[in-house]
Formats: sequence, structure tokens, C-alpha cells
Amino acid sequence: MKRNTWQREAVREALDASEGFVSAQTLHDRLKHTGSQIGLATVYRALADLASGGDADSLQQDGESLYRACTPGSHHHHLICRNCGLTVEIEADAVEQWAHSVAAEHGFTEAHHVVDVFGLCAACTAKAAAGELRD
Amino acid sequence: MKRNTWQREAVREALDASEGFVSAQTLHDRLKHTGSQIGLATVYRALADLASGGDADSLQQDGESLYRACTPGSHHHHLICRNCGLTVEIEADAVEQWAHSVAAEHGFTEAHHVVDVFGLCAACTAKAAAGELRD
DNA sequence: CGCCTACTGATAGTCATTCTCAAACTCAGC
DNA sequence: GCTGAGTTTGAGAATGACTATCAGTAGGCG
Ligand SMILES: [Zn+2]
Ligand SMILES: [Zn+2]
Ligand SMILES: [Zn+2]
Ligand SMILES: [Zn+2]
Repeated sequence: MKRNTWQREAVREALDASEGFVSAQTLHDRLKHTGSQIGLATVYRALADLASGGDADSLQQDGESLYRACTPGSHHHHLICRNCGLTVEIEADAVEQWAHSVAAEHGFTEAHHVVDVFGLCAACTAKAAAGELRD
Repeated sequence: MKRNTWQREAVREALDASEGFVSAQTLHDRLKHTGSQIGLATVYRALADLASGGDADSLQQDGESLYRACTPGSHHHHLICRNCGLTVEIEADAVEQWAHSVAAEHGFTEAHHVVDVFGLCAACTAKAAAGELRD
């Protein structure tokens, strides 16, 4: 049976308080800096649980997993600013249907899909134009 | 200046001979088993070169990078069997346009996107139905 | 042929993530 | 409020993919 511990709750809250996607390590650092004594392994476990339970979304970037508290129970994708991490949830039935139909056309079953859009948000675009980004 | 070595050529050929996406480690094993004395680091370097030069596509799964020789110069996405690795290249202008427009709607610029569909190919679906998969 | 320099590869190092297991904790049952 | 069985935790070790090192090798141009 799944038990409720202050550690799990702390991870959930820290994730809720985060603007965009964060790594397990970053979240652990953040928790430590706020005085928590939570262990790194526990953060990894809690995030994996949240993701598998549908309470958080995850994506992989540069070989590391990033997590974000997302609207529970709804399937959606993300538009992410690669500079500041600002994230917008996006829904697109057209893409869902396209994914399923292209899989079906080729005889594939149990189709899952990974769809993410990365760019520069309006604010970061302005900064880039002003030459304030080194990217 | 970029030099031509038998190692780079061997990696390119091994990649061409592969059906679907393969990891650097797998490709290295395959080369070794065919008698090549190529080093692992060289395989990583050659694959990175091929990918940055547009002669190969890459994607990340379970924290490891997979590579595949793909139609050069054409932007496309993939439909991948998660059991046997069979890969189909797919093009979808609708998705390209959707990605750009959704980014523009939210004020994002320089939008890139990651779009991949994973499933079970017809053959593996049949095997799964016969209970031959442990997945 | 001979030099310059890029390339190679065995190995050590890095780093995110997972494993281990004894100790701490949760909670149903009393 | 206690108890005890079973779950969770966490510090450190282990894993595994990938990168850095650097002496030795070998393209390629003259
Ligand atoms: Zn931004
Ligand atoms: Zn979707
Ligand atoms: Zn298959
Ligand atoms: Zn595309």
C-alpha cells in the first residue's frame, strides 16, 4: 500500500512551485536550500511516482530527465522556451489523430508519441535582439 | 581539415546496414564482431559527426542516444517499433505547420520540434498476441 | 619521401541515475 | 495511545553512457 510521507509532499510542492521543467538534481538542491533534509534518491523516486501516476510530465533533454507539475489527467504537449524555461501547455487533437492514423497506416499498434516544441519566448526573443544572449 | 579514415567509413557503412535506430555501443559491438578493431570513442565521434552533418538522425530514449542513417537533407520524423527497432520515415507538412503556428501564436520564435511516434510494428504485434513478448 | 597535423583508441574520468540495506517511519489494528 | 508488520528513506556504492586525455598512428600535401 502507498503511504503518505512528508518527503513526497515536499517534492510535489516544490514541483508545483517551479515555473518550468526542472531536473531531479535541481529540485533536490532547491529543497535542501529551503532547509529540507530530503535525500536525492527519494526525490528521484517521488518524481518517478508522480510521472507514472500522471501528476507530472517529463521529457528528456541532453540526456537528463526534466519534470513539471502539469494539469492532471489531460493529455497535452509543451511549448518550451529554451532560454528561460517558460512552458505553455498545448492541446492539439489534430496531432493526436495524425499520430494514430500514421501508426495505423503502417500496421503499428499501441502507438505512443513524443511531441515537444522548443523556441524562444517573446521576452527572450526581445533580449536576444538586444544582444543580451550569448546563445 | 577533415580527413577520410577507414574508421569513419566503417561507421557509416555499419549505420547504413542497420535496420532501425542503434546506439553507439551497439554499433561498436557489431563492428567488433565483424572483425573491426575500431575503438568505442571513435564510434561516438563518427556518429556525432554524421548527425551534425545531416547524414544521420538521432533521438534519445531511456537516456541514451540512438542513431540512424536517414534520407539526407530532408526534414522528417520517425515511426519506430519499440520492440524490434523497425523504423519508418514519415513526412507531415501538417505537423510542421502546426508546430510553427502554435509557436507563433504564443510569441515564440526560432521554434524547433521533436516529434516521434513509438509503437509495435505488425510483426511484433503478432508476436505479442502470441504471448512471445515479456513486455 | 617527409613533415605537419588531424585522427585514433586504451583508459581514466564525469555525471545522472539506480541500487543496497539498515534504520526510521506509517498506519491498520487493537 | 501503543504495537508491529511492512513500506519508505537516505548515505554511499554501483552502474552505465558518454567525454576527456594524450601518446602513438596515419592521412594528405608538397
Ligand atoms: Zn524565455
Ligand atoms: Zn499527444
Ligand atoms: Zn517490431
Ligand atoms: Zn518536423
